[in-house]
Amino acid sequence: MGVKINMNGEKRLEQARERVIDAISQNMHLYGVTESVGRLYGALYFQEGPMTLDEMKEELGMSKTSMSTSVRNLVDLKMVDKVWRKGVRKDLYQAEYDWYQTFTDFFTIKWRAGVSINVSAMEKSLGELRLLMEDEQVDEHIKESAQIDIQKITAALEYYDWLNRLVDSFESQEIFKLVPKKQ
Amino acid sequence: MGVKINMNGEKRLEQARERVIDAISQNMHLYGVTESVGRLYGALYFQEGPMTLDEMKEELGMSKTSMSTSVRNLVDLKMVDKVWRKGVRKDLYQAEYDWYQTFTDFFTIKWRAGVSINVSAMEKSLGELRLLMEDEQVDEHIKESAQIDIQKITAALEYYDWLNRLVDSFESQEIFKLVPKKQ
DNA sequence: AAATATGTACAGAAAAAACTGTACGGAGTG
DNA sequence: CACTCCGTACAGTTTTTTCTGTACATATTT
Repeated sequence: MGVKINMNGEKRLEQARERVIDAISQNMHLYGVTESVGRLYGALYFQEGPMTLDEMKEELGMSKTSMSTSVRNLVDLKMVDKVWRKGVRKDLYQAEYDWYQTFTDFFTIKWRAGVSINVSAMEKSLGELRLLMEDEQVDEHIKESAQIDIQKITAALEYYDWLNRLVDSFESQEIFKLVPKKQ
Repeated sequence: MGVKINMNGEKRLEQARERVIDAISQNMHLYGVTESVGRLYGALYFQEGPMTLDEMKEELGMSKTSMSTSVRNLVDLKMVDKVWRKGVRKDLYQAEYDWYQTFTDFFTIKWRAGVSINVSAMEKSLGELRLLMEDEQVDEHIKESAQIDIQKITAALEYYDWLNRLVDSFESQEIFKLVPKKQ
């Protein structure tokens, strides 16, 4: 019995998909998303039509609990939508196919969160440092350091303002004026 | 003995810094950088002048080995530079203060890496799928699936081309035309 | 050349994160 | 209402990552 020269078409299709799914999940991993979650997104991306938790579990060979938390993760990132089908009782999930949108949502969510954490901390500290500057009991060379810190924080706040405006340009799609979708 | 009403200026300064450092490291954590590495960056950011590994170790209360790997991490991300001072034998490291630049470098590094992983995987799979389409021995309904995959991958490649051009606009500073540094 | 500093590779320990199975609440069905 | 089905909270296990201490290679000083 000779070796089968022409691999079965189904297997070839499967392999081609698998390679891309691996790359996608590796890529998402760079952005702080678990590899499993990335693979799940990949599976949903190539799936024709939405999937149930049980199908995901089957497809990835993982527990249903994991599928539940992973898919919730993806929904939070707006990379996957919960969809509804008449007569289907189970929850159905479908990949978001528009990667421009996905990109925008992903970074909007991440960056806005980051900005908000930092800005509030910095404003609070900035207030304290200004008070310190006005306090006559505080040592002069401490004030010098505080003054330097104030400048650093002020510069950082300017940067965060910029980042916020950058996110705005993503959300408003203005970014596509500068960098259009098709070359 | 009453409670000390006016906290010592040094301590107040320290606290104001600490809060900001925490926020910075939390923020960096969102981008997949360890919290320790984030704190190290924060320490370097507020430090006046560059630091040695031993000073970092002292400041963060961690092992020198950790400082060595963490700071290398930051250097790779171009968030910290190794600097040289006449007469100083130890390696000196200094935070990059320009956050616009830091942002640009960070995402350029990450995104270019991601794009490259994905594009090569997708091109390879695309080639295989096209071969599969031309193969007469392959079942018709497999071909239908392959055709759909080809479309999905093609769309994804277009997106990656866009992402590459977006990174270009960061590197060339053109992004600042659309979203200027100061409002 | 010997002695002293300095940074990092590496292996093992500690900590954190991911994953699973069970249990349970709530929604839908008969 | 009883029964079934579905998704997820939670505790415990497994896996991965981070951190440390020792050992060593390289560079500098004596």
